[in-house]
Amino acid sequence: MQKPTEKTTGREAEPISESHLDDLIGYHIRRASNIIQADLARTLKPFDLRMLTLSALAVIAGNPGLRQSQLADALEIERPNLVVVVDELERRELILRERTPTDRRAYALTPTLAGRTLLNKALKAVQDHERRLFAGIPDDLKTDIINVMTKIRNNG
Amino acid sequence: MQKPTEKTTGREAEPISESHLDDLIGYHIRRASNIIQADLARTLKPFDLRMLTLSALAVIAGNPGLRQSQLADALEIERPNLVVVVDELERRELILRERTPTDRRAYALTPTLAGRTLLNKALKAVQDHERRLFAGIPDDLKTDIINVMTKIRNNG
DNA sequence: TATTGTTATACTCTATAACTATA
DNA sequence: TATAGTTATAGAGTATAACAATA
Repeated sequence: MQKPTEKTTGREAEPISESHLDDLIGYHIRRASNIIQADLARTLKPFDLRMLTLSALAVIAGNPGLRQSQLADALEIERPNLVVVVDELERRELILRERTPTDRRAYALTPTLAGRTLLNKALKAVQDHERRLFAGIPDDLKTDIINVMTKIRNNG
Repeated sequence: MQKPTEKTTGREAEPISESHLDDLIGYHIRRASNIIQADLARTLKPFDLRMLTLSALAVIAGNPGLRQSQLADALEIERPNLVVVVDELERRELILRERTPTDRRAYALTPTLAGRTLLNKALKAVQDHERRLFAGIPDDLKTDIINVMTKIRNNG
C-alpha cells in the first residue's frame, strides 16, 4: 500500500499536494481528532462505552448529584442529545437518576458502584490509549496544546 | 447565562469538576475540533460548502486530473463517502469528472473555472476564520501543533 | 414566563459489505 | 483475481423546534 510505484493513470506520478489545506491548523486538528476518536472507540469497545457515555459517566462520578442540564453544560452538548446517554447509563445501572426534592423538574445523577468500577477500568484503558497515541510528545508541549485547545473553545 | 449564582438544586453550588477528563489531551483536542468544525461550517455556509466539499475541491484544484481513489486517500476518507461529495461538486459544475483514457474504470477530476473561483473566495474566508479562532497563538506553537497532529495521525 | 427534561427530526462525518465494470 | 467507483446501510456526534411538567 505504501509502495510509491504509481501505475500510469493518465496523470503525472507525483505525490498528492494539499497545498491549499496544509497550513490550515484547524484542518490538521480535525484530522487528528478523527484518528483519536476512532482509536478511542476501539479502546472503549470492550467496556461497551462510547466517548459520550464515558465522558458523561466521568463527569457524574466527579460531581455526584448534578442535574442533567449541568451535565450537558459541562460536556458542551445540547440537552436533547444527553437524554439517550443518560437513559443508557441508567438502564445499565451505572448511574442513579432521582428527582431532586427541591426542584421536581430536575434529576440528580449519581454513579452506582458498578458505574464507578467500570469508569475506573475504562479510564485506565483510555490512559493507555493516550500514552500510545501521544508517544514522543514532550509533557510541556502537551500542556501547551491543552491550553491552546481551551483557548480555541473560548474564541469559538 | 454566565452568572455564577447557582439556584439551590439539592446539590452543592460548586463548579462542575471534570477531573477525570481534563488531563486527557485527546479529550481537549476533540472538543476544540468540534468548535472549529461548527465555526467552519458557519464560515462556509455563504459559499454553500461543507468541510468535505471544500477540502475535496482544494485537493482537486491542487492536483488536477487526479482519480477519486487518490482523492479519498489524500482526504483520508473511505471511497464510498467521497462519491456523494464528487457528485455534488460535479452537479454544481465546480469540477469536471472525465473517464481516464488509460483506465476506463477511473475518473480524472479537474476543477472548472467556477470551481477555482469559488475555492479562492472560500479559502479567504477560511483563513479569516482561522485567524479569529487561533488569535493570540504564537506561530512557532502553531507549527508545533501541526507537527503533533501529524504525528498523532501516524501513531493511530 | 422561564426552566428541566423530553420527543421528533435532520444534518454531517465516518465505516463496512456487496455490487458493476473494467483491468 | 484485483481495482475503481458505486449503492445501500449503519453508527456516532451534533443541532433545532416544540412539547409537558414544574418553577
